[in-house]
Amino acid sequence: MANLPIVQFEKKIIETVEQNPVVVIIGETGSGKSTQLSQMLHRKGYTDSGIVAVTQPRRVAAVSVSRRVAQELGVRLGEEVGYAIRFEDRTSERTQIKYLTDGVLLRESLSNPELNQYSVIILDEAHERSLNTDILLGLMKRLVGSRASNLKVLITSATLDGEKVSKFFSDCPLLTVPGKLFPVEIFYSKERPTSYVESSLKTALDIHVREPEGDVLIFMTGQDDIEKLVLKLEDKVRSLEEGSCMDAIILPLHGSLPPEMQVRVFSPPPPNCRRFIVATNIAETSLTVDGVVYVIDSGYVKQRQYNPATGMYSLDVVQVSKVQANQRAGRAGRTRPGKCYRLYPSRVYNDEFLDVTVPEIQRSSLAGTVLYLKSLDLPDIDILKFDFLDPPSTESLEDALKQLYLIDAIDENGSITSVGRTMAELPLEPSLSRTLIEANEYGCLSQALTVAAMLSAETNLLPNRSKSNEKKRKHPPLDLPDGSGFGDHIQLLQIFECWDENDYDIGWCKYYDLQVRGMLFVKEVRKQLSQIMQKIAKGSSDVQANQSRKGHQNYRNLRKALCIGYASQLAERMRHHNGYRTLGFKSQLVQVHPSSVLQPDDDGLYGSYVVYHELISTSRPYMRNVCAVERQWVMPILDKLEKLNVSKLR
DNA sequence: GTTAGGGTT
Repeated sequence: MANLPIVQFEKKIIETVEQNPVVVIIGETGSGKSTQLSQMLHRKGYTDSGIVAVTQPRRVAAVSVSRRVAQELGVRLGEEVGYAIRFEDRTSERTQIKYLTDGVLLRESLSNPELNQYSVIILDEAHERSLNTDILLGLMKRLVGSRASNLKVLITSATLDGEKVSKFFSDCPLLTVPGKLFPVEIFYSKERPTSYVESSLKTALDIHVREPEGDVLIFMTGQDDIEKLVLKLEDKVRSLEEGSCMDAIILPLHGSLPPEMQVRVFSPPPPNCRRFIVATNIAETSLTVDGVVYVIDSGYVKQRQYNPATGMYSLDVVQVSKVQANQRAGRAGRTRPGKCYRLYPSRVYNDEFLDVTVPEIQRSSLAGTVLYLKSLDLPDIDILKFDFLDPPSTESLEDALKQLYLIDAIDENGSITSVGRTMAELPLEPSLSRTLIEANEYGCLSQALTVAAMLSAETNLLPNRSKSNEKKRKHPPLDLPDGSGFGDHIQLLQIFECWDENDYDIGWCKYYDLQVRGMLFVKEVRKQLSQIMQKIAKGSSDVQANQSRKGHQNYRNLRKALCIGYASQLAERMRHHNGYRTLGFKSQLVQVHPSSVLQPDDDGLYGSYVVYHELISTSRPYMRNVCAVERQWVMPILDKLEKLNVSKLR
């Protein structure tokens, strides 16, 4: 701890904090900011009048950093030093330093807008610009001016955007703390390669043959490319190995890899052996691999974007930002001087790369965010003028307002309704929280809880359909429930009910190729949602997962509740074919996703109306996760849509 | 007739 660079700056940092309500700290990698800032403030006595909070964008970081600080202070985790993440609060009356995810802090500010228990709030890793951090930045700006008791705010960021954050907080002071990285030599390509898989392959082999020992970390965009490159590398390395150079181990690393495969990168290689780790941006911030000396950066990353004009998401391969490229390069300098090979010219880095990653708030649907802000009841708030560091477009905010209006969360004047207030208490997308409230009225809350929980984990449930996995299957695809023809929401419900019938057996999940991690997560979400709904519905007891199964049923009430909740995600079938058009504000032609279990009728046609969970544009525009609904439920929504006047919703 | 970057309440 004593040799962390930040320790020398303690006096300066404390002085600056004493004299200013907000301070921006540029803390480079390895500066020790995450563990030391809170302790400095504690030493100065800031924990006498309240708690020092440190937010993190990720759960694992909140846990691991707090553990470290507890250790350094020689206290038991959960007492003077603790953490709070979803499903787990390890703090006590005695807690003085609290690490928490930014999402948890947002939840807390819902019930206590002044956050009075905190004397200091440190927003760590603000340069990552997560949706939640961006909301917090806006809230902090209001709070430092308005809170009765004294509040200090510290924001840690990266070199390239520190100025901007400082400017946002009325030109507050900006301190730079050096990191503890070894120098990393950067090599640029002469031009962009036609294939970055091939180019990575060539660069990796060059390193293997010419450079001294040290692991190689290669940044690719996704699972597909990773698997391709791993195969090619294995092939080439095998043909090299006839004594000419050291051994090699090649490891893929991405988010959909089972945890036991992910942790393989943490075990050190045998002697005289080089590891090649072929990774997504998971290795940029979430996982740190020791022993890396060489980095190969493709310069690309996959990013999910939302288009408010169409309501459609797409997953695009885009160029990384300068901050990301530097973060990637820095991964080579953790243990000794390293080298970074950028598969693009310096001109591209300088002229084409953005300084900072486009913040998530400008790439997401904002219905949840806007509902959250409305529910805070901030005085004289105009959502369209909320002071964001990087404001989302008016179009995106209006899209959110329209969605909220259609599901009764705000009235025609844009004021939050009592339904909207209840919705904001649920940790769900607005469409699903609206569904729960309606389901409670119709006596099918238990089913809706399951559907909402399943959809909260959806991408982590079903197995990965990559080609290599296809071959690994021990048995042919098994018969999971089929949604009784009504579609994917009903299927998700039925799957969970089966699991419940099998006493939540892990073996059952494995047998059906369902991701165990995902299913356990669903169970926890469902429990949390049940508790909140029981509080809201004052003793409603219809929350048992096994309550509803009574032979054949048509799930009518549940589908009706879904129709109300997804009022802004409705589609009508075209008269003569099986395509649909969305009934939102701008009509889109879309198809039911081929993976859907929705079944056509005897004439081979789908039902006239469906609601969908999301629109995703891949090879074509698709509706993912659809549920058949009835015309008579749709009509009132269409009436409401006609009366809609966006300009009044502001 | 098909998608999977990373997070979070």
